[in-house]
Amino acid sequence: MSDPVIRLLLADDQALVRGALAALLNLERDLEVVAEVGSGDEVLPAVLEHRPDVALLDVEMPGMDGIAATALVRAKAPGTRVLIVTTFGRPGFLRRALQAGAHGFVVKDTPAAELADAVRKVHRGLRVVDPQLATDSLVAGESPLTPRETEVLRAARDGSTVAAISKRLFLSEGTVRNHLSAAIGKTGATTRAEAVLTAEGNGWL
Amino acid sequence: MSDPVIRLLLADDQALVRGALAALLNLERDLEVVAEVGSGDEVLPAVLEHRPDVALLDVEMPGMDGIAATALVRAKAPGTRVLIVTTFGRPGFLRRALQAGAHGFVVKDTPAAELADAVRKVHRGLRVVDPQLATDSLVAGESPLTPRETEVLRAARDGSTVAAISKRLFLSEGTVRNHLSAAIGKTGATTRAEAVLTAEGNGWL
DNA sequence: CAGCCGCCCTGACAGATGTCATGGCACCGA
DNA sequence: TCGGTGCCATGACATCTGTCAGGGCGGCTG
Repeated sequence: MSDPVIRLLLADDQALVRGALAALLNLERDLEVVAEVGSGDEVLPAVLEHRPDVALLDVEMPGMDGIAATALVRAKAPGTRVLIVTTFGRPGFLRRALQAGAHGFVVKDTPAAELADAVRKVHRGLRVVDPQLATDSLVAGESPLTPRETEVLRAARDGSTVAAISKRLFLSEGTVRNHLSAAIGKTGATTRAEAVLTAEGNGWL
Repeated sequence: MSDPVIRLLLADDQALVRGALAALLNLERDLEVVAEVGSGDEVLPAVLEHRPDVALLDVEMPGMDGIAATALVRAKAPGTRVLIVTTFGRPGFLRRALQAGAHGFVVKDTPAAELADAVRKVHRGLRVVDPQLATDSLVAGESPLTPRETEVLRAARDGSTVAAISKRLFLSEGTVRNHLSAAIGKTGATTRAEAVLTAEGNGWL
């Protein structure tokens, strides 16, 4: 054993939740929160400065999201392991997080008592993944949408019209409609709005 | 002073957040979490059993939402004060929470250190309201949508077609279209989907 | 009570949306 | 090299959507 205390970094945009998690984890003898940040962009600088053993990252954050931050941490600070702690158990998030090099993935529905254990396991080099979510991820699979389709569907999220989307992406209206139609078909939806919802639910956007 | 210790109930659907908040609040000498629940429906029974001084309720919960739970607690257990602790600073939420009899309203962006103070203030009978949110609430104002319009717009949230909505609500398609059109106009939107987004953002649904 | 106002309901019509058939282009294996 | 495959792009056409004008009903006020 190198150091008896596991040093942690916490990243979550909600200050209250962040502070509460810090309080929870600091209760444990062998855990110590050494840094807290509120946006994805601050993660890497803080990691480089404090060199924590484990970084707990939320996925939804202002600036860079937790997945991108994970990849960056893995590349620039390989000594720090990453545990994703997120609100939404979107299947796609899990897959992308693992691909980005995350060591663990925990949703905020899990009992508070298990978090410390998850941290310890990740620190020991084990993978921690919510089992329910793992099966969902297999079921949902990778995104069936092509790059263009995702782009167009993402542009349709705010309820824009075809005309607006086509201008924003420099495409013909017919093309936009076609991509949307394809996305609707692949998501098993009937409407653009429905397609957006299921795609978001699967973490495909 | 009656009792030196303020007894608390925590209601939040995310177990991890709930447990973390409990840890945070239990650090304070004069605060004690005596009950935790994970859904709106469990709030009233737990309040009646434990008779906490202050109940901290989330708005987004399975079953009954935090606003409805607030009204119920105020009616059936007037000795318990209610502090809403929520993720989303939707202007409409604040207004509705206060109308339901909540004593305080805190968003999860606020620093963790302030939560304990908010609890103490609420316990002393003071109102605690996020100032930023209060002004937003005044700007956004009450929902301009009529009951029928809200109902139809709510039914359109999942991306249903007019035909589906009309069947679900036993209305003519023309009527549904008309209500949607009115909602679109009142929200300043151009599309049904856009109207849904802004209405949700203001807490009108 | 008459008039007015707001809400609800409905059908008709122009414009936006989703589907389909078609073609160009790059990449890959035979 | 050539056929096959997948992605992107586009226009035409049927369908759906949003707007508008209109009528019925209940409550409020002068």
